Amino acid sequence: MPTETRPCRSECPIANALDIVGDRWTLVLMRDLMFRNLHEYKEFLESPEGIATNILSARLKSLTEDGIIKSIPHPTNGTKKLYYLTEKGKTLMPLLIEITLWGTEQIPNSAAPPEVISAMRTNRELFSQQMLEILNLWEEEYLRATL
Amino acid sequence: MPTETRPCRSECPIANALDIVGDRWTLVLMRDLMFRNLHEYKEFLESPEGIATNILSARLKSLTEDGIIKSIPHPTNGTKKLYYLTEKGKTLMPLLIEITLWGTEQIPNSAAPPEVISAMRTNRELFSQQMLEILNLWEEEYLRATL
DNA sequence: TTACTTACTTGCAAAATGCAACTAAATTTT
DNA sequence: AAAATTTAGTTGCATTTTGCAAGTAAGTAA
Repeated sequence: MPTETRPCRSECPIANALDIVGDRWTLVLMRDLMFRNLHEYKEFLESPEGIATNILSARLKSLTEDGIIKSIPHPTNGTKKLYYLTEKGKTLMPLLIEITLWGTEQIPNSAAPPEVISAMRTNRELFSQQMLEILNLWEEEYLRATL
Repeated sequence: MPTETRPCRSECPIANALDIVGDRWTLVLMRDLMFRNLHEYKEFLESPEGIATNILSARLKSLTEDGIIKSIPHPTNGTKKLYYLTEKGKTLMPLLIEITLWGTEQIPNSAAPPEVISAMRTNRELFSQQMLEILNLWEEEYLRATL
């Protein structure tokens, strides 16, 4: 997982990608940001997987350093921060879709909204575009609601 | 990553998938099996990322337990084993394609054969099908060559 | 002013990783 | 047939990462 200075294991795009997202928690956070409209530290903590506070803190930090997410101060509550995907972070959408489909199809106890899975499977590219549009709407709504 | 008894963090397909492939090494091994036609312990060791022997051994074991790969005795050399993807393992192809494209597009020093990347990007589904066919040819060739 | 919430950090035990050395079985060389 | 080599691991050990509980500092609410 993400360390201070990344040694660069090879020029392989897969190995390089895994140095950013290759651990058990990073893509779970991406899921919360992409599909669950979560933006606050506490919300991530409350996700069913139960990430520990130190791991969450470390991941938010390294993902910020890698340009995948960014944080802004909460507009009305100075104790809070709001975390958002950057444009670079949003480019992970197709990867999240693939891993969701793989988990759903290959791991027995996996459960996800059938209509979402169905839409993903029918047309990944279309689903990705639509989800990114929804993401933009969510961002505006969330900020408006929190003002 | 893969532990003896997996506690099941949630029903989320993403979290479940990450309990199998969510570490820095598993998908590097998948790359060697899917795109580089490697089948032997020693060949994996020689990949440029430099996996340690104990990690390789542990991953081969847990991937076998998870039904992603299988091993057969080498047909002419009793000291060797040959590792192959199972049908379940081959279903990871679309995920490998996505992560390859993401790494190539988003991580500066990543390098991969441009014609491969181009073919992937043009039509992921077609590339996947063709790659799986090549995989079948490779399997036959490899076995024939080693006899 | 006191209590509470939020976003962390710290301490510590357990697990995973990385490296080097070792081993057991099969194969090749002499 | 004995010795050396190759292969696929295992073991030991230091370092790093994870996971849990507790603590903290700043801002907010009562």
